[in-house]
Amino acid sequence: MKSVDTPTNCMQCPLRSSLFESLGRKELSCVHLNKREVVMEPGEQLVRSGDKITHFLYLQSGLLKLFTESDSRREQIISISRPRDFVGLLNIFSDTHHRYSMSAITDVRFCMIEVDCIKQLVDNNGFFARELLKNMSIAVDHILKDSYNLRSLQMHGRVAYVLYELSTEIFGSTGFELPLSRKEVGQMVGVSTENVIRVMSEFRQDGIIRIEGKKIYVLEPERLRLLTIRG
Amino acid sequence: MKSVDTPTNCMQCPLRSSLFESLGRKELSCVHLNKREVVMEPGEQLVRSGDKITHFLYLQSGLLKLFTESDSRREQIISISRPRDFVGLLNIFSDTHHRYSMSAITDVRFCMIEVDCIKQLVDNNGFFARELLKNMSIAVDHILKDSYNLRSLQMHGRVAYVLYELSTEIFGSTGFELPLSRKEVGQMVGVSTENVIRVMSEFRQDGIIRIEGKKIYVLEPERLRLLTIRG
DNA sequence: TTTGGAGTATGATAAATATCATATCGCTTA
DNA sequence: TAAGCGATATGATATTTATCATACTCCAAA
Repeated sequence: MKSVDTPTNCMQCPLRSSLFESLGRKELSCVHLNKREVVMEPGEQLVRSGDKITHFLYLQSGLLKLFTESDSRREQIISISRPRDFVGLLNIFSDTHHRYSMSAITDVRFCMIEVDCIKQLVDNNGFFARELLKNMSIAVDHILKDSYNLRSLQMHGRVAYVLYELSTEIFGSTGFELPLSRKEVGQMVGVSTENVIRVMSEFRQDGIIRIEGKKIYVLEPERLRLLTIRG
Repeated sequence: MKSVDTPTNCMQCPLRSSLFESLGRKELSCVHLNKREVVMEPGEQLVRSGDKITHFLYLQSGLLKLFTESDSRREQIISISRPRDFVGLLNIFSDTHHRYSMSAITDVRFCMIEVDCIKQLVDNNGFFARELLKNMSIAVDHILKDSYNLRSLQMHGRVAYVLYELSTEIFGSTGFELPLSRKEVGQMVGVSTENVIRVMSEFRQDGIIRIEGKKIYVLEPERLRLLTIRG
């Protein structure tokens, strides 16, 4: 983890979340003064479950994974955070310590705002609070939707689900560099590494995707989509 | 659904949530004037997914289930709401329509407070907003914890998990009346009805539980607990 | 009282998936 | 350059679980 030399001015941050629209000049400058801006490399871990929650994280660029690590064999990935997400927002108001671990999947850049600063904003600015509730609500919806969609699918559908979401929601393109290993895909959807590999090979043989090293090209998005709903 | 004849006065409600501690006399009386108090019988459905969200629900007594009903064969139970829970809190700030359906499992009694009233409280009272965030956070934690614990277990562990949670968290007793059918237990944890029955029979044969009609007695809580962590 | 249906129960079988074994590829490090 | 390691790949086998079939029980409606 490395602090950025020339941090962005929050007042004119191009990535500024709608969350901060409700803040006045004074409040925003408080955020600006209480934040750090940081970059990390792929694989670096920024939070270990059990760590004290000190900062509120706003992801500017790159991808992070939230995961459990009770047992390395059974590591499970809870969700992937994307640019403009508030990472780990879910439990900063109910816990003092992080419940999940976080690692950088790609190069990432994010802001760290002190939790107390955020809590003060909530207390003093109802509109901000409501935006935060909304934001949290959306994050939860997303995790629950994935969780319950996946539960009704078997392995082909599950692997298809990951590939389809990466293509449509994360990268917005039929061709992209797979940021996850086969093992990590398996940890996201509850399928063994070998079977993730097998299923991806089948998709390749069936002409649904093309695999070139780390690059994935979705050749038949519609077939992939159908797999995510019918299994 | 039947309105209660003599609704409780919010100002002296014995079940009043900590959420409302931060409200002044005036705000609380606003809640009181904008609420209905309602009872329902087991099996009655109070929300169908897709319905407009009009009220904020506070469960006074009984149990409710939140579930998806895309396909009756694949109905999944998301969570069980308990007394003092804010039911369906998760998406009232991000959606205009309910995402999940809700039914009464037992006889239930709850308050319905207009959503606009709650939103106003959030806007005007930062402490209330923060309590709400905390409440929501806890609800989410619970759902996620269950979801990810269950995923690492296979069927014996999953069934044990439900029985153990009912015993320790919902009823706080080793003997209780099972409020769910075997089918519903299966829909909670992703196991077929037949296998739920089979596993419960095995637990009975192994002396872990005793089954007397709808009554379940947990004879060996520790063995049940071990099953929920080691599978 | 009978009857039908849903819930519970148990065995047999089929399907899905994990696990084990082995091989290859690409990359880093000695 | 070689050695070693982790990721990918594929086949064979074992395990887990769903599904199908068949009873039995209990309760509510005819």
